[in-house]
Amino acid sequence: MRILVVEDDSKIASFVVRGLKQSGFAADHAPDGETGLALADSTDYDTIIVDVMLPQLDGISLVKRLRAARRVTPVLFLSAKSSVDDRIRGLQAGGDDYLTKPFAFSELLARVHALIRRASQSPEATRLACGDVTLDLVTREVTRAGAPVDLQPREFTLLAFLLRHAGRPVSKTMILEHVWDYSFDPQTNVVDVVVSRLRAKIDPDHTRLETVRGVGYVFRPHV
Amino acid sequence: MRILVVEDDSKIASFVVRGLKQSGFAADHAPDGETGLALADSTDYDTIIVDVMLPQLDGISLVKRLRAARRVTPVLFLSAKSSVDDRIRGLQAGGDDYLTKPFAFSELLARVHALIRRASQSPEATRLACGDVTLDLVTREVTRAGAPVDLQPREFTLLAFLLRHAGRPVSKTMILEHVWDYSFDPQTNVVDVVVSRLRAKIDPDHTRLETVRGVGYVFRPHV
DNA sequence: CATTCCCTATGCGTATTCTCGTCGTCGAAG
DNA sequence: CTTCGACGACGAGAATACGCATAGGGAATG
Repeated sequence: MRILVVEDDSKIASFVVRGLKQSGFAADHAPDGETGLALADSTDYDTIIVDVMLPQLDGISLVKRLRAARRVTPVLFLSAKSSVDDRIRGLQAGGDDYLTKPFAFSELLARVHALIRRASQSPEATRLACGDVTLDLVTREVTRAGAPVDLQPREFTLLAFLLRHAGRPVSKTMILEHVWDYSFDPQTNVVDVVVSRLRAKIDPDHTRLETVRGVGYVFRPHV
Repeated sequence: MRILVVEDDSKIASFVVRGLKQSGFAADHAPDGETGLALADSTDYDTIIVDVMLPQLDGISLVKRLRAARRVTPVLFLSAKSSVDDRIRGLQAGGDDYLTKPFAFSELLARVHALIRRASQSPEATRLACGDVTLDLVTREVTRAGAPVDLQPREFTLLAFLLRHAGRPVSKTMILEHVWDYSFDPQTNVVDVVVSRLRAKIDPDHTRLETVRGVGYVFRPHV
């Protein structure tokens, strides 16, 4: 699950992004409206959190333009003001929920979960599985053939990403972007290295995690 | 045990929330009806305390909509009026109990306990335990391997929070929010410090309270 | 006024992750 | 079928980030 946070106050932004990451989300941050719109337009987020007051392009306009572009990603507005008027303006612009600062993080989290649940029209999957490999996003437990496996954070995130796209090849560029937050290829082979370590732990016989030469990797549904 | 307090008067709200926390509950606060409904809908509370008079969405309507969504969480109404009429309207809307302002906190607490006991149809757990560690929320007694342990208030609250989520990792952000009531301060290491002291007292051999790097901590069910 | 409690700051130790280098493997072309 | 080039695998060491422990001072409490 990937979330975009468009917020100019760096304190709030880092607090929110950090909290989301600790809760198992991938979180991107845009410090102004233009950047936010560009990101929102080019990436498939599961939810976008937008401050109403923003430099360059305010939150309301941002969402209007996003909706004009037929983007239906759920939007949660953040605002310092709590007037009914503002709230209505936000919802009319195409927002799905509204939260007034200051807010408790758990409240933000609850609403994000609610938005995602509503958008996907099904209980949010906390558990990913493919073949005899399972991964629980909440307890962070991973098993292979019923036996628990101990993964490092990067390995965990990578496996989650692969399981989410099980059956379809994912490119290294995609992996770098979603697991490492790199937006361009920095001429590194980290992915290969972590894939290698991951294989040693969850795919010793090399039947699940396949290489797609010149592209990336696939997680195979069949053992 | 988790309780939601929907109350617009910030004085009363903070008074109630603080009291509940000191009594060992986890308490969330919503300042208006909409927020309250959103939270109630997305979180599993053990009891909800709702003021009847609220901005945006009054308490009665809130509970009606909650019940319409098949939520059976026990509801305790708070109200300035004490007329029999109001009381009846509240109970008809799906409330389980009714308390008139001003009220004594001890009375509120007694009713909350009663509601929870009734809902769970078993005496409420006043005692948390995990492995050989036990914690009594009422007497504030803590033991490890049968021997009593002396904890400072912060340590006690933290341990209660961890025990309540035993088996699942809790993020530092969550801990800061629920144990410290911080909304914005990622620039501190208090959590680490108190965890460290707590370990010295209840987990000298480091087998119970585990670190989840980059996230937070887990209390392990097995010693 | 004394005591308890709790936060801040710091340096250290270690888990984790990255870089680098070498070796192996795959696939296309001759 | 062989050869060559490119790409990937993987181990080892270095760099880094993160968490731990401790001390000291300040605030709250009685």
